[in-house]
Amino acid sequence: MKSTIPEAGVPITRSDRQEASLHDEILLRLRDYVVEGNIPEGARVPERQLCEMLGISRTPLREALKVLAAEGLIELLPNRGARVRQLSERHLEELFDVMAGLESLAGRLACEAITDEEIAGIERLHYEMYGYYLNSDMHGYFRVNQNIHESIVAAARNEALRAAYASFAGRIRRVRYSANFARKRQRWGEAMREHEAILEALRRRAGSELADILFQHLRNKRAAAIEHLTATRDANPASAAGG
Amino acid sequence: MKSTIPEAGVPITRSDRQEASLHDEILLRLRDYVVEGNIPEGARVPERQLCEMLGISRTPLREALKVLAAEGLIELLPNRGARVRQLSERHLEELFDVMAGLESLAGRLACEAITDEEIAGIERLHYEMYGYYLNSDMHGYFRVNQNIHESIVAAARNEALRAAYASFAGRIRRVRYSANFARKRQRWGEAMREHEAILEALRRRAGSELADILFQHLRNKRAAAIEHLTATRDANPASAAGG
DNA sequence: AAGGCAAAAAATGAATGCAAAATATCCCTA
DNA sequence: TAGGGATATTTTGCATTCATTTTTTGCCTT
Repeated sequence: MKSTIPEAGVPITRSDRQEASLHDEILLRLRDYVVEGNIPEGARVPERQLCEMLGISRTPLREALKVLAAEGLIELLPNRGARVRQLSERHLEELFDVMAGLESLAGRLACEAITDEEIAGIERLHYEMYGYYLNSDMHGYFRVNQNIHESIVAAARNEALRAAYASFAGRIRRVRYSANFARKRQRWGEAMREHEAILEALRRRAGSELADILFQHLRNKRAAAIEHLTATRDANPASAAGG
Repeated sequence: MKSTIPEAGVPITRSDRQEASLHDEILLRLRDYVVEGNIPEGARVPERQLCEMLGISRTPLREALKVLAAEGLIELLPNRGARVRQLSERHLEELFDVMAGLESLAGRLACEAITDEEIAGIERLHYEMYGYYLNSDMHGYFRVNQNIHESIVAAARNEALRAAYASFAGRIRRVRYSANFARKRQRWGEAMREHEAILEALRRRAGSELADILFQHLRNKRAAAIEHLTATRDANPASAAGG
C-alpha cells in the first residue's frame, strides 16, 4: 500500500505571511508535519503530494527539504528522494546524550545568571508537577516537566544554545512523547527526587554540581526511553519499517 | 565599492561527483567559501556571481543558501538576499559557550569509552604540542591543539555530537584562528597546564571532573578570543562593517 | 507460472522563465 | 549644487520546463 498523506489544513496563501517569508512558513509547517509523525519512519516524503497539500510548487518545497535534511529530520538519497529518517536505538542514545549535554550546559550557565524570581518560578512549576505526580496525571506531568527544562534553558541566556536544544528536541520528540506516556510510576518517583536535587543545586548556584545532576537526570530518561522504544518496536516491528 | 567575489577554482562538473550529489558538493564548497572569509562579514552574498563562479544555475545555489542560513553561517533577509552573518561580541560568547558545553560533554562521554591506546595517542599529541610551545611555533601549536580536541570528541563515540561540534566550530572558525595566532605567550602556558589536567582526568576516567576542566578551558579560550576580537575591531572597525 | 528484459510512467535534479520587490540611476526642482 | 521623486535596472522568489534517473508495468521466454 502506498503511504497516503492526509490533508493538513489550508494551503498557504500570500496573505498569511506578515513578516515570515513563504519559505520560513513552509519550513515550519513541513517540520511540524514530519515531527508530528504524519509520515511513517523510513517512508518516502512525496514531493508532489506535499506540493499539492501546501499549495506551492516544488522549488520552495525542495528548499525546505534540504534544510530538514541538514537538521537531521529526513535524509535525501541521490535521485531517490527524501525519506523520514529512521532512528536506530544507537542514534537515539546519541541524541539523548547530546540533549543531556546541552541541558547540563544550560544548568551550568543558568547558575551564572538566573534570578531569584526565576528560581521561584521553577519551584512553583516543581510543586505543580508534584501535584500531577500525585494524581498520576501523565499529560500534565509531562507538560510541566518540559516547562521546567525549558525554563532552565531560558535562564542560560544563550540563544544559540536554545536553538540547538530546540533542534535536538525536535529530532527525538516523537520517541520522547511515547516514552514519557509509558513511564513507570517508579521512574516518576526517581525523576521527582532528581528534580528536587536540581532545584537545590540551582538555589546554591552550584554550576558544576547542577551540570552533573542534569546530565544524569537526562541519562536516566534516556534509559527509560530507549527501553520503551525497544519494547514497542519488538512488539510491532512494522511501525519502524515504513509501511 | 562593490564587494568583488574572486574566482574560487574550477566550476563543478558532473564528472566530479562520484557519490556526493551536486547539491552536497555545492554545499561543501559554498560553506568553505564563506567560512574561509572570502566574503566580508555583513556583506551581501551575490547569487549571480556565485552561480557563475560555481558554474551552476540559481536553483541549487539557493538550496545551499537555505541550508547555510539554517546552520547560522549566513542570514536571509526577505526579498533582500543573503548576507554573511555578522557575529557580535555577544553572539561569539554564546557560540563559544556552546562549544565549551559540547566539548565538556565529549570529555564526559569519552571517559566511558576511551581506550588506553587512544589516551596514549592524545598524550603523544600533548608532548608534540609542548614542543611547538617551547619553540613558540603558533601554527604547529594551534594545529595539534585542534587535533587534541578533535580526538576527545572522537573518543566520545557520538556522531551527532561530532556533527554538532563541527557545525559550531565552523561558525566561529575565523575568529578562532585569528585569536589563536594572536595568543599571548602567558595564555599558552595556562593552556598547557589545563591540557595536562585534561589528560590527568582522562587517565582516571573522571567524567565529571573532565567536564568541568574542559568547560573552564574553553571558557578561558573564549575570554582570549573575545578580547582579541574586540581589540581588532576597535583598531579596524571597517573590517566588521562589510565594506 | 516464474523470471527477466524492454518500454512506459513517474519522480528527481537542475535550468530557465516570469512577476514582484528592491535597488540604482537619472532628471527635475529649489 | 543638494535633495527628492520617477523611471530603469537588478535582484529576488517562485513556477514551470526539461533532461536523467528510477520505478513500474507489461510482455516475452523458458
